[in-house]
Amino acid sequence: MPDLASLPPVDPPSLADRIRHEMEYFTPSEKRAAHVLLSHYPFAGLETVAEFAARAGISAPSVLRFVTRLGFSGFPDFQKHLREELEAQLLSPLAKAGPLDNGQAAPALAAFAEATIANLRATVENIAPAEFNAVVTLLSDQRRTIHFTGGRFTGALARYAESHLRIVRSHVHAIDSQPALWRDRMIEIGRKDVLVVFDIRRYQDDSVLLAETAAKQGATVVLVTDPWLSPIARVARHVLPAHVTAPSNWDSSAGLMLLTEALIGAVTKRLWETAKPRMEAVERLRRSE
Amino acid sequence: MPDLASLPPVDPPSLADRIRHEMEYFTPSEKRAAHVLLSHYPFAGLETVAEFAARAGISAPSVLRFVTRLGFSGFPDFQKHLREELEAQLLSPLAKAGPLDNGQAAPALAAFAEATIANLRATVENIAPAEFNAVVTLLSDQRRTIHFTGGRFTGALARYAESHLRIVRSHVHAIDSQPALWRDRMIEIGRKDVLVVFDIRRYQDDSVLLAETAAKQGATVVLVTDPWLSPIARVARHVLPAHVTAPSNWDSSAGLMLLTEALIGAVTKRLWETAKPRMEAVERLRRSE
DNA sequence: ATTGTTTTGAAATTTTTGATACAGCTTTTG
DNA sequence: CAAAAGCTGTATCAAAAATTTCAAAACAAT
Repeated sequence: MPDLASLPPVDPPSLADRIRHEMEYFTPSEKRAAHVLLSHYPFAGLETVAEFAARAGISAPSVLRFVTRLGFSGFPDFQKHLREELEAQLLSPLAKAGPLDNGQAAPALAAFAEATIANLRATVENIAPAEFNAVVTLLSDQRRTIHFTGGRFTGALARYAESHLRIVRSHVHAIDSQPALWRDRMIEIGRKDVLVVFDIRRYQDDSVLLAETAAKQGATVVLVTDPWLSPIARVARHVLPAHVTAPSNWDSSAGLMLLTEALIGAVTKRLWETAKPRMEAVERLRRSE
Repeated sequence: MPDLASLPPVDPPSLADRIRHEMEYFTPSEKRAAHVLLSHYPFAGLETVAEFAARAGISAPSVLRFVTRLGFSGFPDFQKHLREELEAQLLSPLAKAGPLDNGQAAPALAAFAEATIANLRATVENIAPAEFNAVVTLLSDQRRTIHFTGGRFTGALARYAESHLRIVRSHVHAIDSQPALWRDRMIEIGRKDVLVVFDIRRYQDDSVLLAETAAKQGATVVLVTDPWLSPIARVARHVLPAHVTAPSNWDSSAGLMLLTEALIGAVTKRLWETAKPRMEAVERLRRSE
């Protein structure tokens, strides 16, 4: 298997290129279709057959023959290709935005960083401000008890969040997602509790069960997940999706980390009056150990 | 009155913006639809109702109710709007690749993201490629035993690294940095072992002691730290510094996360021959649970 | 001109798609 | 705790879309 990252960065020939090259072999009707498509590429092709035909001044069957001749099995197939091509084209400029490197950095690391940065941008742009703020408010409510949990991989993020927030305020816990370990804890979770779950694809049954149970008992569930949304979204009051695709066999959690840190930072700021003495006390304890 | 044409080229608020702002008023199902649409904007909306519904994990009628609520007369009307918006955006002088979309995102989150991205760039540029590659090689050596550890906050990163690498290869462990818990472990650590320590400022005495002890016994120490370098650097064979400053009362670990994920990704690629069957086995176990 | 070939569109057909009614369930409210 | 309001999915239906059929028109070659 060739290393994807090492392939030359050549854009695949778009359908438009092919059409231009084959133009000479088209029948007159097909040429009209081709010209209309190329002049509004690719949007003319995203309408219905009838609209496309009308725009080109030809009949629907001629349009169908045109796309068939291009090698598609039917009009929907043709449209699917256009959508995918458009999506790829629209996303790639982002990745190319600012080539990091000057040849210095390790290529694997540079590529990873580029992808991660693109993820962070996409993540920020897809978060609803109200949603983010609502979660900050929730986590800043000192009357509530906060629980963090995650799956096999994301459990580390839960722990990361907990290790910070527990210093800012009290009533903060991390829950291991193994059922055996949370079954007994569960009885005390109720209406005043907030459960923050980290769950990305290969959504973990344990986490889903945990969240569902908590929700059933009246807890407010906050979900931090990927754009495909963990099934927990069903019971979650608030959902914060982060992009996770990376040039690796693993998903990247950097976006989740960003959200976590931004949340913690915002809560710390909001609770600063009470957080400051707490943080100082912790510091004092550390030194006198 | 100013000439309309001379007004600043402000993009009309896209549908995506509106959705982000109205998110809080949506029903749970509508939120799922909204999140899926935003995370693949606008392509998720260009498919059929059924496909969109399946992608969002809701029913077709819920999708219809969603678009109706957005003010469209029906699904085709909605799609038409998406196409037109897309076309306008694509034709306009290439849209914003620059600073993150300000007005939309939660300001705290956007600021945090900007700082994090700057950190990642700075981190990548300050890593010596040879150093990075050497660590990859080290972690890919199946004859060695790998231990991950970290402090109060960075311990989560150690656990994150371990949870991935343990699937790729064997002889991978996480060590809690509390001395009581590693004292006994320490006796088995020797020349063939690799200790990867995460340690950023307020460098933790426990971690320093652990690293020094391991080094004294002949282990190879890899340090992932901040630019001010933990004292562990003196005993470390390899040092990977990451930038950590953020608009928060806390340091950001996103750079450490980037390095961790890049390392794991590179090791996974290098050991792919043996990692693949292991990962498949884990997958199979998960399913049959 | 006449025949054979290719191209084309009107109409019929089939498939897909969007829309609706309704009933079960959850959450909220009094 | 019961009633009301709201939300969501199943089943169904109507509309629209894509596709096929087929005969007429255009064209080319003799």
